[in-house]
Amino acid sequence: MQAAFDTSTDMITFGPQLSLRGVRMHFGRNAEIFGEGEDAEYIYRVVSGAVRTMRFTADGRRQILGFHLPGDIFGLEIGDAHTLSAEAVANCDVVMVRRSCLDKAASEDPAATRALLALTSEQLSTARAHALVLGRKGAGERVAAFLVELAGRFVSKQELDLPMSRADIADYLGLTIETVSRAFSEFEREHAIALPSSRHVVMRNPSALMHYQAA
Amino acid sequence: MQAAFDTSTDMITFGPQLSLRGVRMHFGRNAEIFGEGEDAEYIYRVVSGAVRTMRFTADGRRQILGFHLPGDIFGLEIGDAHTLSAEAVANCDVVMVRRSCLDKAASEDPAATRALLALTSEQLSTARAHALVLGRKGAGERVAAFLVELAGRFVSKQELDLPMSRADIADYLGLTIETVSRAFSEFEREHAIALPSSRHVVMRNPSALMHYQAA
DNA sequence: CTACGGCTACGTGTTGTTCCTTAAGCGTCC
DNA sequence: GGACGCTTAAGGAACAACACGTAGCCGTAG
Repeated sequence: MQAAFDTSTDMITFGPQLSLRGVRMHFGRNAEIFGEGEDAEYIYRVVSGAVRTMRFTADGRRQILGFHLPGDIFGLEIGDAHTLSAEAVANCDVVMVRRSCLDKAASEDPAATRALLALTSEQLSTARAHALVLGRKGAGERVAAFLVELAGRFVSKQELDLPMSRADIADYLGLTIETVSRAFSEFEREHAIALPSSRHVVMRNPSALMHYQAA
Repeated sequence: MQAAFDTSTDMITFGPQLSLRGVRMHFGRNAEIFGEGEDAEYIYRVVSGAVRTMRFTADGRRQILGFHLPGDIFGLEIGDAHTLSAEAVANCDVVMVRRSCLDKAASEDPAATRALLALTSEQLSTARAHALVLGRKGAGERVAAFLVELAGRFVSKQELDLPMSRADIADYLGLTIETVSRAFSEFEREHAIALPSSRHVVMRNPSALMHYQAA
């Protein structure tokens, strides 16, 4: 989902034919950007930092549905209300464009609607891949899949600076912090990765990770 | 996703403004309708019976992503290739419409593209709800959620005739057949459901199930 | 500036529970 | 009358829960 955007302009580019100017805003670590059920007044693009989108069970358990890195669009809804919540994982800058703006553009330009369709379709494919991980993979495989996926989205695919905590990773993968931590330790023991610090991952043997994830 | 279609005509209705005539076809139990990676030449609507869509891990583990009942549309892709596989759960009739037909209609009528967007968006929401179940719910909660979900899609919400096997349910919920079977037995013991036969479920105490699923 | 306490995040050992594995038996439908 | 689908039971493995120790980060006090 990351793309070759010029992150210095306050625009959201939906496709080759549609760019809309928005407002830039800053959110501090763990700040709520929008909540499930709220009016979906804006759509968002990450400029810097990282964002998590999530849903909750009635008794408060959290499932993180995705992490959004610079260039990624999130908060796109077709209905009136947000169907999930979004928070800043780390301090981040975000561009916001009014839904009314986007709806207007889409009603005037069929290509714009097609771009939205492509975007939604891509998110659907991502969600389905995630379901396979959650439903049919063991703990180690999930963490390996997470690292491989994230490495593919970062600029440098050799070293990752994780913006999110172990708790975030656990809630993304349907595990506990302890299990995630143990998986990291085991990958380090087997020289698949190095961990100079807990948030800094060096991909030492990516093919071993690829093999471990058993996709 | 089930709707008030007239299932006697060989049409797929995408929205208030778009209906396309297709070809009706029959698939026997467990027959493949399309496979992941194949050319997405058609889109499909269930007329009778039931269909499962799924993905596989490299070593053959299966994750069922959704069950499709009469009226439901499946196999809709934006790219060229199918990103998942589809099989008949039971003997079923399906209407197939050529992608080229749909693409032509969508390029002529912006409302058609909007209908496709709404459809894709709804599937995305369903997939995300499923991720919450897979990531953050225990075995009993998953089975309860499955029954509640399915009951909401059937015509009669009091009695369900399950078209799918315990193995299908297990692969949908990320469990084993034995665990699914035990959950059914426990719900019966607690008088939440009755099981006159293994595929016939009578909702005896729906609110108990609703409570058990802890959504 | 250093020292100290409080806070948060992370790692790891131990125990506990859930669910999977394996196996057997039973009913039902081709 | 097999083959298949479903249920049940016993044992084991994987992961969660709990507990504790440590490191880094702040603000404040000495």
